[in-house]
Amino acid sequence: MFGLADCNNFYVSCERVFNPSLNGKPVIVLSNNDGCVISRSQEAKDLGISMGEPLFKLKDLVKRENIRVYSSNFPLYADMSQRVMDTIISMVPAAEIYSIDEAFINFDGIAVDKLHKLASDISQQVKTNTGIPLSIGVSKTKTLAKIASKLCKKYPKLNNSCVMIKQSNIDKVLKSYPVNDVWGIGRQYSKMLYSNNITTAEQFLCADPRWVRSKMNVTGLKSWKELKGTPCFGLEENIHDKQQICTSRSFAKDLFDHEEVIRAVAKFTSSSAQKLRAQNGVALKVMVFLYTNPFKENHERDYKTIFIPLEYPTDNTLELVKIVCRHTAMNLKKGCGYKKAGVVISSISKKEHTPGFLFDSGRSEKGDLLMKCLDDINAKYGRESIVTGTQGPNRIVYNMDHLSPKYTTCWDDIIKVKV
DNA sequence: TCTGGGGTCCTAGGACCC
DNA sequence: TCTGGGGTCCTAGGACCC
Repeated sequence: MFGLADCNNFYVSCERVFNPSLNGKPVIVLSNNDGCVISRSQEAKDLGISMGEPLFKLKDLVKRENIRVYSSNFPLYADMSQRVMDTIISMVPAAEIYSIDEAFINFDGIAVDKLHKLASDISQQVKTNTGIPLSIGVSKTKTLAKIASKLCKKYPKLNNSCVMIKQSNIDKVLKSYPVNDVWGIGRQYSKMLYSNNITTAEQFLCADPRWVRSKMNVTGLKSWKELKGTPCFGLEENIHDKQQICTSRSFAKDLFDHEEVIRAVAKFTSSSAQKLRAQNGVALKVMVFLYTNPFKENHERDYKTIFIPLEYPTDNTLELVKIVCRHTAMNLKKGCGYKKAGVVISSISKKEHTPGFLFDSGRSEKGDLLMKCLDDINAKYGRESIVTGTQGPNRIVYNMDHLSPKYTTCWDDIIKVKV
């Protein structure tokens, strides 16, 4: 038996924990640069605000309805997430942290008649410990558990927990459940299914599995089987290393000064390299992308991805920044104002499994010591206490006009709150 | 004026092996 | 005149997730 624990309107709920005056009011949290809506309170949803909507289109509505607007405060959300997960894990046989606000639960060994009580206890305990409202759905597969958890949000009388095990109940739910809301069925597949007159989960299940396989390959077939009640996805308890590490941002304005773009790319590279070292990895490939603003017409455009193979696997910030910035400089197009850039590190292997480089001559050993020093100093005195010369001392400016304090993680901010 | 960021899995097709 | 068969590995791109 699987459970899915899902925090309700997670980012908004985090803001509300530390600012109870937001309860009952429409609240939204924005993406980087205060661009799009990425979390909405129920009141905001009721006003018709959809996920991903850009803020500038909502300006009038925000004013008229007095919507509370927040920039995303990821240090706060990550810390609250940790607390929620700790509570869940302490109460169940096994759990898989699936995202910042979701965890799958393994309920093996728990009697069916006890499931409802346990699910409801978890939800209440998380609320008590953290202040975050949590929905829990329980069923025979991960896909069905997801559906059960969504029912909690639709029907408040379920009181945040929904056990969906009896086949007659499952059938009843799937009869009217929109196929596009099924986990694993996104926009493209929904479009395809709709054009074949399949709009509900029940109709999807009536389709021939061979047809599903041919149109949606094995992933689609797995969703089909999971809806039938056959588990295809198990619980993944072990957190494994990332296969690729990406750092990217949109800028507050279009950067025509290409020195600034290079500084940003240096920063993204450093940040990716630091994450790489944190998982004891080395990488053999780097990719950089540089985009001009796609929404601006009558402007010189550039939309470039640069693939950079490395000579040998490395985790060294200085080596990576050097080669990445050299390639970036060669590829920037004159007269273009860049709006977004990013760095993706891939072909990652474990450092201890990587053979030495023939022409090394002690270079990497010194480099390793230097990187350890860099990481230690930045851990002790704060991120970016030491940066590469290419990145430079000036911070890149982003729009963050509605940021709440880092209530749980940063002492400076806590002092500010007190003042 | 203003439009997010960070991941995973699967597949077809090309390069390569003996 | 006649030019194999059976594999693996890698990658880009497309789908999906939160």
